[in-house]
Amino acid sequence: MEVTNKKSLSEMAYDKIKEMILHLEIKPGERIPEERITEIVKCSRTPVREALRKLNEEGLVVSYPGRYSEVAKYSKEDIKKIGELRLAQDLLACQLAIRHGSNSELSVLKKISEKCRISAEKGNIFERIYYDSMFHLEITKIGKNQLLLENQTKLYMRIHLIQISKYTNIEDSITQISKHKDIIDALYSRDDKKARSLVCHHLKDFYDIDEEIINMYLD
Amino acid sequence: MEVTNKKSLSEMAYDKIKEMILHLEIKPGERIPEERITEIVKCSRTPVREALRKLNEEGLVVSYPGRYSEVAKYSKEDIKKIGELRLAQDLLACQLAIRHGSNSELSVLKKISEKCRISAEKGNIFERIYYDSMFHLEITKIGKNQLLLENQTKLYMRIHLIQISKYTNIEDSITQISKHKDIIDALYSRDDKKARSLVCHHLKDFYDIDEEIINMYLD
DNA sequence: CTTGACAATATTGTATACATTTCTTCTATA
DNA sequence: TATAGAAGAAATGTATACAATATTGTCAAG
Repeated sequence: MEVTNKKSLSEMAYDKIKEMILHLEIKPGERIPEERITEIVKCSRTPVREALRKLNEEGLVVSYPGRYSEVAKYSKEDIKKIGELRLAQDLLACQLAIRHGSNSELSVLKKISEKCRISAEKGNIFERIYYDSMFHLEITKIGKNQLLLENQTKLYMRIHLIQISKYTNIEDSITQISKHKDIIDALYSRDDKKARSLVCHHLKDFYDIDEEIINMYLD
Repeated sequence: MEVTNKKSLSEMAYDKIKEMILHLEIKPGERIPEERITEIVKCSRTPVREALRKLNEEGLVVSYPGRYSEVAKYSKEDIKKIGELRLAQDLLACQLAIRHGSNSELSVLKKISEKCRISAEKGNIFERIYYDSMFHLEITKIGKNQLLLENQTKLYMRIHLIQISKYTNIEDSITQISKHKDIIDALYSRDDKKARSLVCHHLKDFYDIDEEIINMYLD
């Protein structure tokens, strides 16, 4: 089977808007008139509309039908709820990776984690967030549940937006990333309880997840 | 704030296609040419395309860009993976409902469960599946995590399609539904371990979920 | 200074036309 | 009979026009 590289204008518009949002070139709360994108991508409104609808489904854009679309802006409450979902999905991903992942598949995680660390040290915040998402999504990929991967991909788009909107200093970044290594070790040794515990504590504080929710996965 | 009832043609096309799929008027694997829907909804292709893209995002339709769209058709493997995700999300939903739901909110579950039972006894399979989804989605609603509710709503669209595609006899239906009552009791008594155990066993067989995944939530 | 009404402007929703690509059918050839 | 290829039909991707709706700006009245 051949894979065609040719992208439709819809896809190009989608990629461009997504990139602009994730690089804060359009800020949360800012409106996105269709016309504005047609000027950038140099296409008509039809593909732009399609792209905006997709980004709306994925949660990066909020559309008010017949009125306007704007970049999503998450409240503290929203972030907590995203965290609850992320925790549930990340834990399932770990369990599946332990069950279905070979050591050679797991070894990819080391490389991604290393890239993440280097980006953090360089102070490149966008790159660091990008590789951090990639790290977690790779775990999901190894678990081989395509639907979970799709959900995680969408969820991590929101997480990306949250992370670039929050100020994070380099020390915190590096502390966080150092935990990646522990997770990798737990996966290699197929220690699911350890992996779960690590993931729970990795997320608990950032998302302010309730103790009771955490306990649900640890008892 | 006023709520406008006026639906756009896109929404009407979306509703119609969704209804047709969930009532097996278009069968899994069957192609959906845009033209066909324009004749039914009596609108141009523009709103129909929008509706199809949305259904594609939600998993009821599979689109091959530049080629065609068809009704999704799930393999045994797909169903297992849907089950894994459903379990994770249903369990989170229960935990949140226990934590954030009042008794009066929980009482709604009884009414829905009763409607579900009546539909099953009448032998109305579409109605039974509809109320069964509604029952589980109501638990999520009570948990008050809007993002989880959106994800669950989409997931239950797939589940609806799976359930109507599988033959289910009335006895099995009624046995399944009788378990709703136990779940309601566990939620009322705020017994999260009990609720989790019930949900796990409610889903395990239907989706053929691995023992290890189940144990992850029960230990 | 604030408020409300109205005009002007901007933006979205939808229909339609057409180019491009894919799918189907039919025929010529081996 | 099987197969490759071409012609025709069908379906999608995109641009554009216009109607309907929402937003913004202006100005007079309180």
